[in-house]
This record gives sequence, structure tokens and C-alpha cells, in this order.
Amino acid sequence: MSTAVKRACDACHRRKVKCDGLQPCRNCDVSQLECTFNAVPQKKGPKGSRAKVISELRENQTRAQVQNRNAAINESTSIRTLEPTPGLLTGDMIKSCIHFYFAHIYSAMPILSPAQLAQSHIIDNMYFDNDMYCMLTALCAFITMQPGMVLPGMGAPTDDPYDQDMGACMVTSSSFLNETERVRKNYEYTQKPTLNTICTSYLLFACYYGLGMHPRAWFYLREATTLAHLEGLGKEDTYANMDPVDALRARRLYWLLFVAERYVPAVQPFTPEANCHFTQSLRVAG
DNA sequence: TTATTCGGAAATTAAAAACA
DNA sequence: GTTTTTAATTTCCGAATAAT
Repeated sequence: MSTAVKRACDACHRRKVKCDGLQPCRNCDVSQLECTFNAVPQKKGPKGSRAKVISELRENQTRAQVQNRNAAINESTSIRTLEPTPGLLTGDMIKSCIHFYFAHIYSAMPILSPAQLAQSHIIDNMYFDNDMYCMLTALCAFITMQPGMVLPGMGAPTDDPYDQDMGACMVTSSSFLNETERVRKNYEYTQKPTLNTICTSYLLFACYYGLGMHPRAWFYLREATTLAHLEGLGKEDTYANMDPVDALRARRLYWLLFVAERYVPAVQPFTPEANCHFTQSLRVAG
């Protein structure tokens, strides 16, 4: 390799080509450029304390390691949090809510089938069926906020809707509500909606309506209605090929949505009484 | 085919640190 | 003080790209 010149001219420096150091240099001569040395060379060598640079690098590396670790933790957490939470929805809770539903709600909201929910494998398989899991969590969220509902393992209900048990019910209901929405992000429920998908949207509407969160409630009502139309529940032909039990559910669900969009009062502040009023208004409309 | 550009390896240089 | 280490800067090789 040829030795480097002491200093390359401005043009050779800019062009990153070897300068022969002559005046003018061969490159400038061939290119018919003025061969100049106007650039002021920078001072070479470290500036300031080297120890400072090393400690700064160490600090940066440590910071990067911490950030990477936090990112890894966040990533694993975000993946985990979209899965159903083991143990949150117990068999006892589901059975209690289903019992309460058929005893007090079914007459006003007959969108679930007693025969279908009586099958024991539903609870056993719910962790493998996001649609069913979300429908059950939404159902439990709605039922546990109903006045008179007693959580499994708690005492008899009182007449005071603001007592401690009622508070526990609302906390439980809220956790089921969050669980439903969280797990729903885990799969594309709008791609192949089922009756349970539409029921879940409807139950979310009912929950948020009961909580006085009307914009969110109307969002879910509209979602349920849109999914129902996409599935053709507004056409009689759709029911011809359906299982008779599902057809009955679907027909009731469609008309319940129809009624809810037109007759449920638009704005009400949340109170337990308002929640009762909502359930009663469904009975009247039905 | 020739000319030009430019990424980056290697060389150069000087300041800071280590050592006697 | 001298030597070693480290880091900033420069030179220019050679691959990629553009121009003819």
C-alpha cells in the first residue's frame, strides 16, 4: 500500500480520493479544478477527560440494558394480559349468575338458552373458546351488578342497595367487564361473529348503560346491531338453516336489539335504581 | 466503458492515563 | 519525565452507482 500524503487537497478530501500532494495535484489537474488547501484541519485526539467518556459509555450501556429488560417485560405482559385470567371466573360464579339470570332476567332478556347453558362442558371448555368465555364474563358482569344478586359464599341480600355486599358486587362486576373487553382484543370477533358474539356486545351495552356510561353503552348496542345485520338476522331466510334453539335465540336477540335502539331512555345517571329501571324498561318493551 | 460517489478500514495524531 | 492507552480526525481503497 502506498503511503498517505501529509495532507490531501480540498477537492481530494471531499472526493475521498488519493491526493499526490503536488500543486496542483493530479486529480485537480485532470478534473480542471482549482487545487486549494483552504480547509482548516481539526485538532486530533481525545477532548476532555477520557474517564468521563468511558463512564458515559458505561452509563449509556447500563441504561440500554434496563430499557431492553423493561421492554421485554412489557412485551411478555402485554401478550399474557390478552389471555383469559385463570381462576377469575369460577364455576360457582357462573352457575350462580346463570341461576339468577333465569330467575329474574330471562323474562325480559331471553337471549340465552337454558338447555345450552345447562351443559357442563361449557364451563370446562370456556378457556378454549374465547367467544363463549367473553359471553360468560359479560353475563356475570351484568348479573353481579343487579340489585339482589348475592355473590357465591356471601350472606343473604339486604334491602339497602348501598351496603358493603353491593360494593363487592360492583367491584366484581367491574373486573368481569374489564376481563371481557381485554380478552376480546385477543381475537377477531368481528370476522366470524356468532350468537354469543352479539350477546356479548349486547351485555356490554347493558352493563355500561347500568353504569351510566351512555356513549360507551350506545357504542356496544350499535356494534351488536351491526353484527346482527351482518349475520342476516333481519332476514327470515337466515333462520331456515339454523338449529331450532339457536334460531329462537337469534330471533329474540334481533327483536331485543330492535326494541333497545328505539325505547331505552337515552340518558340517565347511574344508581342501583336506574339499573333496575333499565331491566324494567326491557320488560315493558318486551 | 469510464467517471463519480461515498462507506468505512486503516493510518495518523494528540490528549489523557499509567508508570517509574 | 517517559510510555501506553485511548479517541478524534484524516486519508483513500474499492464497491456501488451514474453518465456517456
